[in-house]
Amino acid sequence: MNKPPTIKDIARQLNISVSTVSRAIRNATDVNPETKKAVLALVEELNYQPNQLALSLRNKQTHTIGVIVPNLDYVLSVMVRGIDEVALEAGYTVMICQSNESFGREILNTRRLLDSLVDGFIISVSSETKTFDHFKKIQEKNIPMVVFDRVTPALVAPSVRLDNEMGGFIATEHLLEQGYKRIAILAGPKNLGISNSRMDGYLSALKKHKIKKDDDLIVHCDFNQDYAFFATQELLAMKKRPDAIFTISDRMAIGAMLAIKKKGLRMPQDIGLVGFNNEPVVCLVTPQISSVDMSAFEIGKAAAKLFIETMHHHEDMTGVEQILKPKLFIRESSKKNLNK
Amino acid sequence: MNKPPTIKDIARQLNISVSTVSRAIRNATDVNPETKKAVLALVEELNYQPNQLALSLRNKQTHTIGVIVPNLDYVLSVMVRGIDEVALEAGYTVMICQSNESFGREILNTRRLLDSLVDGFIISVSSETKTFDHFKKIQEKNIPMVVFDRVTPALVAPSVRLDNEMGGFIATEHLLEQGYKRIAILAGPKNLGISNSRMDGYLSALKKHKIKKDDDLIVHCDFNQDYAFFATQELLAMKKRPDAIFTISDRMAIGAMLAIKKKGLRMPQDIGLVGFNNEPVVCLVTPQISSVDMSAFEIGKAAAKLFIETMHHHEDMTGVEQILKPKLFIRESSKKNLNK
DNA sequence: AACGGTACCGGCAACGTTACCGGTTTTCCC
DNA sequence: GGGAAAACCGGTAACGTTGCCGGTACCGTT
Repeated sequence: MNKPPTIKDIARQLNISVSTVSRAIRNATDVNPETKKAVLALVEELNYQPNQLALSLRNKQTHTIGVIVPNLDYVLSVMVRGIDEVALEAGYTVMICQSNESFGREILNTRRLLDSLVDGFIISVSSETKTFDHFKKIQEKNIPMVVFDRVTPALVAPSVRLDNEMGGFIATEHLLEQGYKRIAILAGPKNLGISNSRMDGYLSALKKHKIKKDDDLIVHCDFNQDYAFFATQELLAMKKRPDAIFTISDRMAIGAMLAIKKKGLRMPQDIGLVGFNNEPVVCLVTPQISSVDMSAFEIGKAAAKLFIETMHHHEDMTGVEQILKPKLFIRESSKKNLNK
Repeated sequence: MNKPPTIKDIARQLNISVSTVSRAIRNATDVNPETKKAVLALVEELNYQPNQLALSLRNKQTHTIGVIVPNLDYVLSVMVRGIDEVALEAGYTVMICQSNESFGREILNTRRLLDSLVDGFIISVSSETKTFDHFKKIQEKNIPMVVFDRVTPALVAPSVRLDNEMGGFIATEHLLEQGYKRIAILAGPKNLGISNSRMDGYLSALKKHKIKKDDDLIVHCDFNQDYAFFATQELLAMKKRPDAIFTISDRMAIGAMLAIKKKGLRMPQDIGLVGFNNEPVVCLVTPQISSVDMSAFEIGKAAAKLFIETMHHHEDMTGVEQILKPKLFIRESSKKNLNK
């Protein structure tokens, strides 16, 4: 019930002015060492904590970063931990909001965080999002903003992401090198940038190896296990079924794996499978699934670092984009020649 | 660069006082309908947004809840989504901080959130935490606080949690009913409340079925897969090895499963296995692992609801504790008699 | 004509903090 | 010993908002 002490209280008790107290606590210049000692002693005694709200109001910064993510699945939660790590270090507190892949929710979150007067945003956009006015509003107000992971050309901002195209490329090329000929891809929603990039990588690997693209082997489905399961069933029911599948997420790879197993096909002999993200779960299933690894933690850290730079150097960082390289982890689901 | 508009700007443009503008925007009483219309029109035009910082400073509330969790693994991230859901609905924004199971980090997070002047806390304590002064400080300041999931008697506060004892009990009793005789338990760190409760359940199930507790079958190990793997290896190397294992988390169950498989034992024939949390991954491994389900989403929602109640009714809610009931999902790893 | 009531509005203070300016005292130097 | 600089301190305004109080103008009633 007793209110927290303010510099006013300290000033009153010491019979000095609030200005002096303020200086004593902060600056050290223009204040008698004696006085300063007395103030600090009282600060200790009363357990005085500066009121951040008042400070924020005055200084117009809250030392808070708004983070908006579509969800908190494995990859994103690791990224968020990376962000957290760096932000905490730099003296920022992080407000994490989940949009639940919902456009409306994303707008609401943005508004709320804007209301809370965060110093800036670190954003990964929802898969449902097709227009970006709510984010552009942030930029119009000259509030720093960094996007990560789910990056889109439609939203011009400093960004950190994986080289998704390369990810798609190395996964596909690996399958080709293993001797697979008809490689299908399970992609995500059509407007999802990471999905399209990974598919571009897939396509250019095919091209490099002079394989004609077959539209029947390109399947778009929702970013989850069940849809991937059904989509795979359809793929396997084709007259000329694919002999390998590349999925743009591990969750989808799991779905595909289940469908493949249900059909009685063996991996890697009858069909090859490569996922994306390298989540721990891919090592737990049978067969273990090859997967493209993005170092999620590093991406998160890089995003936060880039954000902090953007805050400090006030120049325009709009064009900056950091692109991290993926790495393929080859496992049972696609390693045909064990002696290779 | 252009600063956001304030009521002062509106007042100036309309040649009225800020008080009137304030009233026009808010209260509607004591203000000419004409004036009000003009004000609201200008509000629209300038896209005026009240400065929450100033409001918070005045009203001494921020409409922000600080959430501290030890990590963002599957279960907790689902709980957090539950909290988020309810909080958003009620007009609160959530600040999520991860302690990373670190005591020091937890203290730092608490201080940061306290500095940010959150309206209250929803907390799940870190496994490393043995003293609770940092949380008691919150209570001393009369700031509402609800604990969830990782609850401890050492910290008296309104709480929401699973009936962990019942969870341990039903898991163990199930194994007994399947005919297993020597049931080991892989528990977590000794100071972790949820671990101890689940173990209590385990013990009372043994007792009910008149089975002597065997200290060799009670293993404490760190809350993760690798430790569980090694601990299980040791268990299996015993002269009289257990014929079933109950682990207090699925992550540990996975570790145990790997050790069991490596040893060449079959589940459920040679050895039974039951985990806890019912994470999706238990259905993906072979064999599928039986697990005790807590409805994590519901726990999160309940925690947020309880928090909001605590905020509103200012009476003392210290004693309140909500306990949700677990449910066992029986799968291949422990279902000996398939026809049962 | 005097009074009371209502509708409407503006000024002041306050929330907790700091930047800035101006003032007084002390110290130092030639 | 006179002047200047340094050391120290307090007052004021401001950040954006609202609660409270007081004031004016107008209306209707007796």
